[in-house]
Amino acid sequence: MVKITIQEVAEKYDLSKDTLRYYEKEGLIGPISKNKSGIREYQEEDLNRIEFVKCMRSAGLSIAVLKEYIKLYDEGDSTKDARMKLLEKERVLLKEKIDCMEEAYQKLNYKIEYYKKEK
Amino acid sequence: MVKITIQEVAEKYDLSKDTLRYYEKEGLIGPISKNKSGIREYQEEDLNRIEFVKCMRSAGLSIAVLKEYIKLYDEGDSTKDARMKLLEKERVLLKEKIDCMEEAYQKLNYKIEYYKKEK
DNA sequence: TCTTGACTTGGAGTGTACTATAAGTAGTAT
DNA sequence: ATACTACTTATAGTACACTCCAAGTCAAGA
Repeated sequence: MVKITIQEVAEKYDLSKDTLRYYEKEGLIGPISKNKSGIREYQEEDLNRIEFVKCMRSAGLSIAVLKEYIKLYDEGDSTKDARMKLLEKERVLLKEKIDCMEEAYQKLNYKIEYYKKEK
Repeated sequence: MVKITIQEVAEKYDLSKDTLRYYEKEGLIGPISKNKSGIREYQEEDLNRIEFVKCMRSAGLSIAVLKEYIKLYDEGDSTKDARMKLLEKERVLLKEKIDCMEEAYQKLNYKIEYYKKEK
């Protein structure tokens, strides 16, 4: 069983140690097991969760939503339907955001092209 | 020359009146002309700017960046190159964000499909 | 043994972007 | 004239997501 320090996790996922502790406090990850000195030892399964949270956070899903999802997850199989509904809702929001950003991207392209042609 | 009230602009672009005044104070739009009672009268050209700002803001460009762009714009033709460079930089950042969100979108899709199949 | 460095906690502080409040004015309806 | 509504300003407050700080612990190396 591989154990990884907070430092290593922070480097691996480009998150600060403070952020990792913050996510844990908020219940987005963990609870992470600790050694006899009280130092965190991240396990393989923790890393999957961290990767998921990081990906969703950088896509703009809020801490609150992720917290809710993980709460449901920890409550067991009976919440599968609620979890799916939550994800579907977030998917719609995410799609809207992506569309909005694509639109801005096209506008930026257009403006940049205009500047280039003018030269 | 058409004149539009802040109320109408707010409704048209789904921005609060406070936000419109805030953007103006920050120099992202305007300065908006006022009637003898001191009330804002938005003109056609103001609306184009508002639409641009709204689009870029909802795509995640910061107030600071937009402020800088508009400052350069107001300084005249000599800043065209700087403006283009600024937009190109933001375009790269925006592309990265879109890619990141697409990735999250795929992950969400995958998870949702998993829940659906399980049923 | 002493120092160094990385860790721990709880709580305070920060940046960004609004958003709300208070106090006042101006124009319209009764 | 009075009430109502929408506007104005300046400034304070809020939400979110970190980010930093102080004070202390622990293990390893000189």
